[in-house]
Amino acid sequence: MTEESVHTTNFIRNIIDNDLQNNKNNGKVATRFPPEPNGYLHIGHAKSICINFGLAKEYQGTCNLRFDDTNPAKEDIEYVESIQNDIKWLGFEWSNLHFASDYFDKLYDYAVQLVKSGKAYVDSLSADQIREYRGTLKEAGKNSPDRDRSIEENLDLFERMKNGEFDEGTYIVRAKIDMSSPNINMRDPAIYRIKKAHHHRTDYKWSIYPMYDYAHGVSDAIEGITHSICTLEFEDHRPLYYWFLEQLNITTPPQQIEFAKLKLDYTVMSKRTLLKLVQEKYVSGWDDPRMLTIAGLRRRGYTPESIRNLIEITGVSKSNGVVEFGQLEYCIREDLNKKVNRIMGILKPLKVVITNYPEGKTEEVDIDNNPEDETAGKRMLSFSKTIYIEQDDFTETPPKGYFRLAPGIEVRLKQAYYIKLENIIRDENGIIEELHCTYDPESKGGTADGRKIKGTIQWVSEQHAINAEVRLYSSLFSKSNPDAEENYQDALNPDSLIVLKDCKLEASMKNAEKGKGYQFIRNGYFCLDQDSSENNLVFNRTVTLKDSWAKEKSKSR
RNA sequence: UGGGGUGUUGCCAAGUGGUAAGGCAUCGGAUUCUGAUUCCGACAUGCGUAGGUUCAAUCCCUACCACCCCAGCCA
Repeated sequence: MTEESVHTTNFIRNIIDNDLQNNKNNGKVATRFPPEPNGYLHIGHAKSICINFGLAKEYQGTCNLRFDDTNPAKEDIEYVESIQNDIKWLGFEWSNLHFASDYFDKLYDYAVQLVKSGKAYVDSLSADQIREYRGTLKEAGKNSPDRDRSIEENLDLFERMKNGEFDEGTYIVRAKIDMSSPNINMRDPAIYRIKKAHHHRTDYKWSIYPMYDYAHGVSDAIEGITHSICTLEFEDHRPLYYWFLEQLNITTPPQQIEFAKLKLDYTVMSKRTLLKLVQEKYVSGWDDPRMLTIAGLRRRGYTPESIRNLIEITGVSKSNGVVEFGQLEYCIREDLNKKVNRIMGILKPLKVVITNYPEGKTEEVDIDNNPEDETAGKRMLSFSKTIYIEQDDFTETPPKGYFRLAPGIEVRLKQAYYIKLENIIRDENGIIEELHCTYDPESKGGTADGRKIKGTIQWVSEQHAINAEVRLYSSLFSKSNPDAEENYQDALNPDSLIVLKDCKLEASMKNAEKGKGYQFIRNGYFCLDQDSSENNLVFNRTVTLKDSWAKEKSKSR
């Protein structure tokens, strides 16, 4: 059973199934993903990507990548590159790569056609005046004095706008629809504005640029898109989308379908806020592992599969919901659990000397790379007299139900020996420096007579260990709905990044590979960070393991 | 009565005139050399509210309520 075949249905699939049954569009499905190259893609975009590319794949159709680059003031080549990179990383391929700017000539010709047929006019009202004339949500607008300008004059002015004869803001081309429409989008919306900016693809060729509402539908039609899928806020634009295509005599227009954006609690999704986080240095960049950008998630250690799965299991609908962050964590744990090797890693080391173990002796024990994957094989681990264990795996005062190392509680060192506490060594301030333990030589490999040892803990041999820096992340925000705060800074979690400098890892981790995940046994999933170097290994914690003991403890508190 | 949407369990989400899928979370229990994983079991007499139609309504009708979106020469 493949990942794709276990989905539940949703309203878009129902629409397509129905279209196919009626042989609409000759049984073709053609979608597109239309990002504006003005920022990095985030997990919300991933939903749109999965829907559009996913549907095309499911129905043996096509999905184009089309950059909606109609506003040169905001767009940049850096973003067109990162966007392509992220889509590929997510595991999708576009059928064709397009830019709305490739259609500028056609778009202009179509606009001339609208002017010629009296469906558009050149307005000399200022932006402020246009706003006044537009009316309000409850009151109708009124016609611009220029609404009845002659076609000849409109044509002449439009031409001269194109030729760069006028300053920005002096003229604008508007569709002639209905200033009293209850739908504000139909009150003579702008279709071309003067903008004398450098465009990343057309350079300075144009001094006018089409508006989204006009360019988008026409671009869809040019590409033969059958299902134009967008988010809910464009529902009000749908009549306008069809109006343009109708005026241009496009008889089989794409169908616009709107779905609810992905929202996750404890996060922000708006590009505006993400950009602020970057600019105001609350994060290290667009790819900070705490950012829910695709780049950030990738650096954090999330896999494409886990992100695709999140989108699949949370579904597609028209109701505005908020998905719990735990759902995302479930997806990444589920994926990494079956794919990733287990290694010994100690985050907060506590030195343990095994007093009855021979001085200078080293022996090898074997361990499964991944018990969930029989093909993953085994490897050897070095054991010796002095080891590190996790500080959290020892306590002098064990609470009820505790079965880690403590006075009177014997534990198993995973794959090695049973040990029990003999002595606690402290410094002059009474702080624990190290533990003296004894081991049972009969328990090599982790088994001996019939004794029931409940606790098994990870360890690493002092002389064989390597040092590493580990970055522990938690949610960037401490408020479940940061957008509800007046100021997003008020919702920031001061402990979203904790850096541990003296972590001890098993020796094999000096060969850790970037882009690969590891389970540090009992600690969570980690990956090598790009900041890592040979002399300073740096790991990111992708996600913790589920920890029912921690839950138990917090309950009793 | 400005227009457009949405309301199904803590969260996401199918469903449809015939008596509420699934996933996450949660809670039990089993297995376990990761208090992980895995496995079993529990988890909406109820589908925003109130009426109505019907043998039968979450699904149809009416009214109401709540929430989201829209007044960029942004997308």
